[in-house]
Amino acid sequence: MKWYGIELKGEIFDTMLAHYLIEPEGRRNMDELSAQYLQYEPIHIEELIGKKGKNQGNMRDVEVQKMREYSAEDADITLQLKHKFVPLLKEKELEKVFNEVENPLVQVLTEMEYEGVKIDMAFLKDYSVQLDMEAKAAEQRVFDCCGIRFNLASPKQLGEVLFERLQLDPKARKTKTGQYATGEDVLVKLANQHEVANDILIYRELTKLKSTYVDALPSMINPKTGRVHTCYSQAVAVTGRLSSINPNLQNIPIRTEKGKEIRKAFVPRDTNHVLISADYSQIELRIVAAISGDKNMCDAFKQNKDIHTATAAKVYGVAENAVTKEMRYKAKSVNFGIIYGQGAFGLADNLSISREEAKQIIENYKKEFAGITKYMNDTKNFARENGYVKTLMGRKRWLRDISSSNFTVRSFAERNAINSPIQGSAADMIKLAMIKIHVAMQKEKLKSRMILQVHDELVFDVLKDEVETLKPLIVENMKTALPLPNGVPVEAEAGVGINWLEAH
DNA sequence: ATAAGCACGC
DNA sequence: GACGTACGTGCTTATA
Repeated sequence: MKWYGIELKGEIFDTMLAHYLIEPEGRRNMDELSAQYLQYEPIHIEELIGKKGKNQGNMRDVEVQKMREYSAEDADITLQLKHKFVPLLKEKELEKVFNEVENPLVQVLTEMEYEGVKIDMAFLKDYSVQLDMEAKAAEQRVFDCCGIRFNLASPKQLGEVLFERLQLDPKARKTKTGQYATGEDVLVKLANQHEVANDILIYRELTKLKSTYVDALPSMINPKTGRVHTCYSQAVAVTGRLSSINPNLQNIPIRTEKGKEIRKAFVPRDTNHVLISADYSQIELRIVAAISGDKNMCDAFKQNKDIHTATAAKVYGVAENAVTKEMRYKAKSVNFGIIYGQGAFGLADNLSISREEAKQIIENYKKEFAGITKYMNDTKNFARENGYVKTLMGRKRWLRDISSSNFTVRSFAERNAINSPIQGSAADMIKLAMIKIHVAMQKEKLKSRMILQVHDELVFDVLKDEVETLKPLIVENMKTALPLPNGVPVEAEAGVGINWLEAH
């Protein structure tokens, strides 16, 4: 666990983590941290170990080992920092989340990173060739259409071709730097009018897949283990989620057909193993229901209803069997917007409906789900009075802008106030589940391993003989890791397959 | 090196 | 009346 995660008296006390919980908006590196709390001269350990430049491999045990070479002095600093942080964690009421969630999770993550995941390199190499051909074809069609060759990967050049040479939109939107905007939303609108936009979108999708995933992943395979070893950060995302880098395995494509192919390259270690993927169902909305206590939403979950259909029925005032696809789709978007604190304008834009219709939908929603509105107001008031909001496990997010006189700045803080307890409590829950599952797997002496976490999903590399034991163990622990208030049930499902796509 | 624009996930 | 959906990582281009 990085260099500062040195074992002390049989436990791991991560000083960075402790500091992060205390001041999540004041992230620092260890040099500054020790200097600040201990009034030491910063020791610039990263230069000492030559961590500048590419950080290949990324296995915590390798890092820890490198660190141990310098550990006499460092351990002393870490121990002193521990003495500084223990009373601070108590004073700020963060002992629970630190002792029950973050600290025990360190070991789980260390083993997941060490374990890594097997990648089917041959599959990706073949796929790379295919994507390259298709991308080149799309690129050629764009050039033919525009009557000029240019660098299609350059948004600047593309904007000039589309809006100056071809004059596709006289009132084309510009970015804050004065370039023409050529993002997906712009191109989709343009696609009705000119087929070139479609080919650009195809080109963008294919080159994204190729450069970020299909070509990158094989190059990240550790030569010693033959697997990729991501690095999870516990002290980066302000809400308490994990983040993943080198490679980021939390943003592997799934939405499009060509994208989800990439998941076929994530495979078990050998033919005696399979992958199990287990994920929470609608976890963030369940948490909204539970912490707001809204009667209608809690009831919908208790009765195991499809939440978007139930929402649509309430908002449109019809029976659930009279809910159309259109109505469900709009209700789904409203639910999504609730989680992020979206207003009527955003909803209208998102659904391409009139602001009048959006306003009506939101009014109905507020009436039918009065508890949600109350939660939002209560949360904003709590944040204004206390300067922070907190999750079910007591994780805090400080919101220094919550009383800003600047509308934009304050609104942003208010959306954070609403969203953070939801996203953060979901993070608490899956982290607790990971710890419980890890402990149970150790106790049963299972040979299978937890290998990935993607916010509401866990992936395991599983010995075939252990599938029947492990599957219920995973699901049961996920469901019970953090019981929700107001009797809102938690649901989790698991799938088995010979690759990640099949298991999911 | 760093910023901008874009696109992938939940 | 403003603003205009939360949290991340990483690619390529363009500029310094």
